[in-house]
Amino acid sequence: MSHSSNAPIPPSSPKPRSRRTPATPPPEPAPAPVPTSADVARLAGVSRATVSYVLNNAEAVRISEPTRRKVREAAEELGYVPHAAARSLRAGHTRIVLLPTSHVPVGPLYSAFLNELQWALRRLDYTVVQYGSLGLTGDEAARAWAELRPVAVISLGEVSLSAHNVATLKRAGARAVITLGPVGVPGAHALVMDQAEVGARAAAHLVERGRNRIGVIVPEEDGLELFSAPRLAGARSVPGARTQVLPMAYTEESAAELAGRWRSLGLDAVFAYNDEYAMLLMRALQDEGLDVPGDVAVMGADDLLIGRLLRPRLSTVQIELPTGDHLASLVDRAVREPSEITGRHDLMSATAVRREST
Amino acid sequence: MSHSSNAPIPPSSPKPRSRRTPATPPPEPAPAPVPTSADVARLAGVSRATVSYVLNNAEAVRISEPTRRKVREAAEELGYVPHAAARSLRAGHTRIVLLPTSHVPVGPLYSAFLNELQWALRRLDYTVVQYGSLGLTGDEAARAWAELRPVAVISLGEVSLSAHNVATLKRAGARAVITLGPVGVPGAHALVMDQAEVGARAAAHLVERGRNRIGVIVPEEDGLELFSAPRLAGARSVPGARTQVLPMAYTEESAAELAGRWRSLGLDAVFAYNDEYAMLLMRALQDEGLDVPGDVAVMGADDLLIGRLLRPRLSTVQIELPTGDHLASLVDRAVREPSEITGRHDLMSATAVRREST
DNA sequence: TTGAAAGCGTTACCAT
DNA sequence: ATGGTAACGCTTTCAA
Repeated sequence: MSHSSNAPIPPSSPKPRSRRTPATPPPEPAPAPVPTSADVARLAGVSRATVSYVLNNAEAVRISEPTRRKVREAAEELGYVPHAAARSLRAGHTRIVLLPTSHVPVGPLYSAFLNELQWALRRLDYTVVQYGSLGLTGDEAARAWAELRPVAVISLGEVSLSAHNVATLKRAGARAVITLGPVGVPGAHALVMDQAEVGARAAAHLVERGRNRIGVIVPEEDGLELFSAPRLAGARSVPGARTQVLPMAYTEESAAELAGRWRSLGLDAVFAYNDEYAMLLMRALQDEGLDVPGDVAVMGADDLLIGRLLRPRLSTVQIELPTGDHLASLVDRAVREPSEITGRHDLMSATAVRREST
Repeated sequence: MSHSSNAPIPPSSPKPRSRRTPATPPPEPAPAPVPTSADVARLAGVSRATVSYVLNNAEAVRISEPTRRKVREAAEELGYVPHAAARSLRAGHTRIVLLPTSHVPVGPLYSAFLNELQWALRRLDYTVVQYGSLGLTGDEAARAWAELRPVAVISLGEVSLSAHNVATLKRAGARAVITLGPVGVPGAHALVMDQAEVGARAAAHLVERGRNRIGVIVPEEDGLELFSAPRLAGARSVPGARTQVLPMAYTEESAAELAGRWRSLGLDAVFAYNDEYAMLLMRALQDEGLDVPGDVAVMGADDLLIGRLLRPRLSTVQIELPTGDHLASLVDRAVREPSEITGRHDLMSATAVRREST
C-alpha cells in the first residue's frame, strides 16, 4: 500500500513525459495533460500540501506571503483548476442534488417552478444534476442515481420508488430523499404536492355551478400521467359529479375531432388538464358553434396568464406552489440535519377561480 | 468564491471496524458507511479485482461461474453501487456534458428544445449537468465548469466566453466546447443559431405588407436579452423599417399600460418578442378599441400553437430548429473526434408565416 | 483463474 | 511555516 509516487522531487526536475493513462495509445495529437496540483507544486517549488493550503485559504496553517504568491502565480500560469471528483472522493461526500426529469414538459407552471428550484439550489452552492430516467424501473433508477453519490434526491415521481430504493440511495450517502409526488414513499421525506386536489376543486366548482356531467381532458402526451392521473382521480372523487375521461392531444386536429363529436357526448361541462388544453378545446368548441359557458362550461387549471386573455375569460384552478427558495432551503435543512425534517409536509394548495367560462 | 469542499457537512463517522478516519467522535446517529467494492470482495471471499471484473463484465478475463454468482450475490446483499467519481478519476475522463442555464425560461420553444437535447444526450449515455451561472464572469464560469471535468460544454451564451476561457475548458479535458449563440467564440465549435434572422424576417414581412413604423416589444424580464437583443437588432437591420423599442413585462398591467398610450406612438405595426408577448399585447390593443390588423399589424415569433387559436390568427416567424437528437449526435461526434467537426455550422432557419394579424 | 499492487488528484494528519 | 505521506474507491496491468 505504499504510495511512493514521485519521490523527493528536485524543483528543477524535468516534467515527466506523459502521465496520462495509457489505456489507448494516443492516436495522433497527444492531448495536453490536465495540470494537477502536483504540477503547480513543482512549478512553485513547494509541496502539494502547501498548494492545497494556499488555494483553499486554509486557516489552520499559516503560509508566508511570498509562498502564497508563488503558488498563486504558478496556478495561474498553468491554468490549474482543481478536480471536483478527486476532491469529493477525498471528502467523502458531494454537493450534488439529483433531479430526475420526466421527458415531457409538464406545463409552464411547473417548468418555472423547477427552474426556480434549480437556481435556489445553485445559490446554496449545490450542483444540480438533471438525470433523465426514461423507462427505468425503480431499481435501475436508484442504482444509476446512487452512482453519483448525491447528497439529496428530489423526485417528482417519474419513477416509483420503493422503500428499498430509498434505502439504496441513503446507503449511498444521500442525506435526503424527497418526493414531491402525491404519494409518500416509506423512508423518504414526503413533501406532498397532491394534484388530486386540483381535480377535486375543479369538479366541485362545476357541481356548484349546476353542472354534473363532466368531461375530463387527459393529455395523450406521454409523461403527463404523473400529473393528469391524480387530477382525474380528484375530479372523480367529488360527490355528484359524473365524470367521463376524454383523451386529447395538444394539437388543433385532436381538439377539432373531439369538438366535432361533442354534442353526442351529452356533457354539460369539461375540466381540462390545464389552461393550455382548455384554451385549445374551448376554441374548437366555439368553432363548432357551441356556446361557452351556455352549452358547456369550461374549466382549466394552473391559472396561466393566457386564461385571462381569452373570451370568455377562463375559469381555472389556481395553484399555490412553494417558492423555489423555500423548497431549496427545506432541502438544505434536510441535508444538514436529516432527522429534523420528516414525515409529510403539505406544500400545495388549490383554489377554484371563477371567471366567465363556467 | 465557492469552496464546495469545505461544506458544512460533518464527515461520515467511523465504522466500528475503523475503515474511515476517526476524525471526529461520532455525533449521534452513526450513518452506515457506504459499501465499497472491498466490502463486496470480503463478503464474497475474493479480491477487489475479481469484483471489478465480474461487475463490469470484463471480457478480457474469464471468471468461473460460481465465483461470478458469489460476487453478484454479495453485491446484491450489501446494496453495493459503484462510485462514479472514483471510477472517472481512475479512468481519466467523465461522460459529463455541462449545460449552463440562464435563470429565466426563454419560452416554450427553447424549453422544449433543451429538454429534448437532454434526453438525447442521456440516451447516448452522457450525464447532463445543469449549471446555473447567474452573474458569473467568463473566467469564473469557466473555472467552475472546468472543476467538473466535463467532456463537453454546450453554451447558449449566458456568459460570454473568451478564447482564453475556452482554452481553460479544453485544458481541463473538454473535448468539445460548443456555442449555440449568435456569435462564435474563437477555439469553440460554433453551432450558430442566430436570433437576428428572426427579427429580420418579421420586419421584412411587415415592410412587405406596407408597414414601416414598427414597434419592437422587448421583454423587461431579465435573462431574455440573450434572445431579444439579437431579434431586435435583426428587425432594425431591415431597410425601410423604422423601428422603435418598446419594453414590456409579461403582465396584463404592463400590456394595458402600453396599449393605453399606443395611439400616441404613431406606429402601424408591432413585432413582439414571441407569440406569448404578442398575444398579450394584441388582447390589450383590442380592449383599447384598436383594430388588428387594420390599425396595427401584430407579428409574433416562434409559431406557438396559441397563435393559431387567436382571432385574428397571429402572423408569426416560424423557426426551424435542429432536433435534440441531431444536436446530441453532433456533440457526440465532436467528443469522439474533436478535429472532425469544426468551424461554423448554421443550424437555424426562420420563415415568416402570414396569418390574419398582418 | 485469481490476487497483489500501482495510481488517478485531493486533502488532512503529523512530523519537521 | 512547510513537507512527507496515507487514504478516499476504483480499474488494470502484471504475476502467480
